[in-house]
Amino acid sequence: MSDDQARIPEATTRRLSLYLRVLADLERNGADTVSSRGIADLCRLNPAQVRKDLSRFGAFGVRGVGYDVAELRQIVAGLLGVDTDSRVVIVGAGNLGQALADYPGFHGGGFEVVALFDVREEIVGTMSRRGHPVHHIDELERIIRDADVRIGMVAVPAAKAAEVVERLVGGGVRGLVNFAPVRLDVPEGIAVRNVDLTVELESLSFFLRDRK
Amino acid sequence: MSDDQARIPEATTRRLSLYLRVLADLERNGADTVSSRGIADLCRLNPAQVRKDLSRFGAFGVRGVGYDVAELRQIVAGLLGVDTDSRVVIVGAGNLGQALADYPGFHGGGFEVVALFDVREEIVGTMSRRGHPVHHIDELERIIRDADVRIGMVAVPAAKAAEVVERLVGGGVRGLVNFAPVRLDVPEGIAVRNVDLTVELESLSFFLRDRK
DNA sequence: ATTTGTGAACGCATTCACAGCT
DNA sequence: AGCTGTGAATGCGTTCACAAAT
Repeated sequence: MSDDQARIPEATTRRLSLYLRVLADLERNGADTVSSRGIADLCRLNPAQVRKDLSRFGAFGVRGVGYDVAELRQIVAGLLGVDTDSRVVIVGAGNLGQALADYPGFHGGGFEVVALFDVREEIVGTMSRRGHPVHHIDELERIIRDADVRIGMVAVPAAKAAEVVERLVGGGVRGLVNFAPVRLDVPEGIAVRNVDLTVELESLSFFLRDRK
Repeated sequence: MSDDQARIPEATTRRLSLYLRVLADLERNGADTVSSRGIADLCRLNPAQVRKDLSRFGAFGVRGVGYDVAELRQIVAGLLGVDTDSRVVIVGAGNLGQALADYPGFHGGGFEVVALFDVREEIVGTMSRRGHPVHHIDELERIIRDADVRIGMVAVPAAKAAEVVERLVGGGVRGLVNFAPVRLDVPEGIAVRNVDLTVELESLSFFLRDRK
């Protein structure tokens, strides 16, 4: 019932992120309290789902009333570990890497992009539009250590992904977001999230196949 | 047991996409046959999972032997509807939209990016690095109709997403890949895949929270 | 009257285990 | 002997429904 390291399903942690987003919106709009139904409607979920997710971590609501928006927002931010910034590096400074570095959702959102890395000498030393520096991949391990980087985003071609992951993990990152179209092999204890555009498109295509 | 429109779980269709990728790799490497275990190892899945997924569509294997790589690759491509190209448009020609348009995974992969759209006059009329044109959003409906576009990718800020989706759907697309950090409201029959970078990072952050 | 927190019921996806085919 | 196809078993996440609290 409380926060043991993790008997928490990944699905719950992903919804927690949605809750945080709607709570921040509600707070910005001046809402004081919100019910599980209110949150559920905004996330297109079942209210019982919201209550069950939250109750895994404690009893934060008031029966008959609901949840205090500001308080719950802070609690959920704490659960997700976004109340303090985590440093992130991006390997691969092509179109995708640059787009990720400059993604507006990061600003003030608990993550700080420290640097991008690439092997192409013509872009090493340049900066992304918003000013994130592109370093040579040789500096990867040093910068991970110096800046205490926890998360690496992999935005290189599939053929390079395994090598990059080995260096990221060897360097000390604990979590990976992988955009390369391969299934990574990582040591026990390293968390991976795959963002696979091909899978999204092809699985979408399946459902569209026979429709006019 | 056969291909009724869809009592097929989304999880199965997503794995189908993985199978297609490893089958294409195997074929490229000259493999003639492959067992469910062979596929499963490459996808880091259980062999029974692979067999069960495939058996939803027919009996494609040979007992004691396995699956014919080239034949199964064609079958799976057909199931996913990527044996003929689907036209795609991308709304939002910022960093992300451009990166998506030029994503190498699309070439020869069953999808054709017809155009990008934006409201910013300074980029309307330009082209992405690989030559995809940026049109004004006013041309969206016309081009969807003329090119018979089936899929729209939403790469605009959260605040603009709802309006863009309404125009895409009104114009005639049947499927959406949404990169904006909002939960979309779409009519019955329109398929949506959300790619939410914030959710990926925050759910990752949860698992890293208490680790050194 | 309203809304939470939660045990129980349900539904669905994954895995097991084996009969059946080559 | 080897591997598929699949019914049965398992495991897990979601939803229901209600007692408890205000």
